[in-house]
Amino acid sequence: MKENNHERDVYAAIADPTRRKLLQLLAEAEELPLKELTTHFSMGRTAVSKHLAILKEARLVIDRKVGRETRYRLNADPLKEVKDWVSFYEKFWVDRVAILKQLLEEE
Amino acid sequence: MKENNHERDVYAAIADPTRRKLLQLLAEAEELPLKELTTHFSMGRTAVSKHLAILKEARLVIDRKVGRETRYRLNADPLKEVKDWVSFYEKFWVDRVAILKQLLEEE
DNA sequence: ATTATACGACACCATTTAGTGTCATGTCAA
DNA sequence: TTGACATGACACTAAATGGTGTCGTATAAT
Repeated sequence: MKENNHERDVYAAIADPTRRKLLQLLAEAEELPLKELTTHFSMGRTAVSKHLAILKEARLVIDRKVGRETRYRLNADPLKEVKDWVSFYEKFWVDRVAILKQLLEEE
Repeated sequence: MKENNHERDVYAAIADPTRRKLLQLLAEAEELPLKELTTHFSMGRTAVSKHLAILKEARLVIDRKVGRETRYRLNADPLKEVKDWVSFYEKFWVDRVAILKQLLEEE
């Protein structure tokens, strides 16, 4: 039995600007076929299809066949992991309000 | 005049698990030299140094020379961009509370 | 002064990535 | 039924990535 064990790291999936643009297009349009998505890029259909396959392996995209076309839709859930990860670093961000406060206290 | 125009995409910088671990180590320790950082990995010093260079190009890390060692520290600020980007997709997350509510209404 | 340490810069290599074009298949239209 | 269309699968290629070892140099220790 062939299992779908091709998990893929969500961080690697969003590292590519083409893939981030794909996610954005799908966020705007609910569901889009490959042909339509391809029109927004300067690369060929096959390349876009591969990027979508990578997004699919990261579960960021869900596809379903409708007639002769494959329609893609966004699944943003895996981005929760990124959100959690990056949130940890918020406490290290330069807090400009705190800096300003400190400057005033130094008066 | 040679400019430091080697900007690097923060998304690509955090795509690698080694680099994410480096960020974590620096979050825990304030400032660490390359030698010390290397002990936490199974790869050689040169490889770790390269990863740090990539983090530096993404401004996620700041280095300064102290004697014969180079000490690295975290700069989490560029992660704000990631935070903003991912926040946009929050509205697409499956809201389990809403689903539960809908299920109850279907009763 | 000599030796050991920490590092950056290189040259090098294997693997992965991101793109291409082509072909076979399934579906819709005439 | 014939033909156009949409796609996946595949073979191929150039470039980027992630690692190695070596060498030169600056600093620290003896």
